[in-house]
Amino acid sequence: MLSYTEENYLKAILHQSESGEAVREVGTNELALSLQLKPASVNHMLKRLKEKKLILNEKYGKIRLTKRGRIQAVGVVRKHRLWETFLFETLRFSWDEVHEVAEQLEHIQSEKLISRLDEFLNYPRVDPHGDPIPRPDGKIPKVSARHLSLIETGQSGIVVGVRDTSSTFLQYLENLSIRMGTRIKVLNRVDYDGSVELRIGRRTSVVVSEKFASNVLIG
Amino acid sequence: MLSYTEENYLKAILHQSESGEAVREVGTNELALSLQLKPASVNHMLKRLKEKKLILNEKYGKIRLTKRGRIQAVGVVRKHRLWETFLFETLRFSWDEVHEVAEQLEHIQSEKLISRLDEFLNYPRVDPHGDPIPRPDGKIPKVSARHLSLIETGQSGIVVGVRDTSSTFLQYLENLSIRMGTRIKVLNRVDYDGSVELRIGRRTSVVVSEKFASNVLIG
DNA sequence: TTATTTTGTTAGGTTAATCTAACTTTTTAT
DNA sequence: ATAAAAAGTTAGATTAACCTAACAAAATAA
Ligand SMILES: [Mn+2]
Ligand SMILES: [Mn+2]
Ligand SMILES: [Mn+2]
Ligand SMILES: [Mn+2]
Repeated sequence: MLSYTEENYLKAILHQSESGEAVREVGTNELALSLQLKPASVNHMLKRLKEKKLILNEKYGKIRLTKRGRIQAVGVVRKHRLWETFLFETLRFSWDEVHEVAEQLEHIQSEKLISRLDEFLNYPRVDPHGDPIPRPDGKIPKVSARHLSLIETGQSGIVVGVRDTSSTFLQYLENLSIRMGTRIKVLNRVDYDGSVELRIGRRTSVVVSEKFASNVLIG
Repeated sequence: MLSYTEENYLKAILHQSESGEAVREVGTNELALSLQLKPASVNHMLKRLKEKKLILNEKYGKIRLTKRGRIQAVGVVRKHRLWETFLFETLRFSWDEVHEVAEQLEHIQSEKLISRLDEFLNYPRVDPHGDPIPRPDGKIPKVSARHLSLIETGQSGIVVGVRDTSSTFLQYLENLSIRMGTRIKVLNRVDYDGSVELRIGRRTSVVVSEKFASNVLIG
């Protein structure tokens, strides 16, 4: 059985190595940054994870999850996203509140709890941020979606997710009345810096940065 | 903010000191036994709890919760019992499965989570074992109930709780088809050892020990 | 290709929470 | 009133997870 801490490391490795499209290799410093720890601490833990055959890592080399490690990590992500869905759907938490609590709940150890929760929620495919919820067998459903920053001028679509879960971002969305299912049309794009002008629902237009647009998923 | 471990100690002190009717004082060894730890470990932690003004304890003396300590302990019990109710009512866990998982869930830190859970469950007054769920202000509703072992011969009543939450006990209940709300009539009592003959629901009679009977609450 | 920067490792410490073994104080029984 | 038993304490170790500071290797730039 893995400790709370080990689970957090594995999840961080998974997220770093599978963020974006391709499968990247992860380094000690990078991991330390994402876990808000010092490289020395991470280095120490990596040894333990290697001994437990959860990761592959040669001295001065990059980190990869073993099959076993990936299964564990995906399991934590599954729990995290199911709990987020529960908090959002059942307990009516707002979009930007679910993550912090799910960060704790994801470590509860009970197979039955998770399978019953999944059943209770009616086997959701995505969490409140639009991220896919891994199945019990570890398969992660494909969620087809494009970044808002890549939608052509004049086209529109429905918000199906976000790529940033920080509360500043989510609160900004809230202020703009953008949520899951909101229809957005790209009215215009500024070549200079990639800013885009949007119509949100049927409201008047707003301009947002490319950074912002690249964190909104349209499906 | 208290650690997982500190919360478990406070809860154990609360349970030991307020088990049964009167308010008893608790000792180091007793506490060690109930937490499945060694007295030396408990002794060490008691110092920290005292420093944090959560308990009162003089050298070689007994342990009592301070006001602050009791509030914390009751808070943990509230969370434990709300989660047990959730597992039982919402996720259809069985009577004897809820405790173990609630033991973990009780440590999740989020005021909002608990108040929303309470609301979702429609403000239950008792948990699946018939134990009262403390209110947010720390008040514990009185649940009027008598031990089955004290019911007079010929009388009957409804099961409203249990005093033992071990899984051997709860599984025995399950086997006897005794659950919350079951009607039980005391048909006969053996003077020699306090064993009682019961009719459970409208089924034929069974004989149970006094020990067993003293752990079933009739209201 | 050498110097600089970035990345990763090692050594040595700290804190929380546990343990065993030895000791002291208090309580209970004779 | 003493001896034995029970209850509680202390000392010293261990383990997981973190830290800082110093160092070594690898990657990058001049
Ligand atoms: Mn976490
Ligand atoms: Mn999410
Ligand atoms: Mn617990
Ligand atoms: Mn209970």
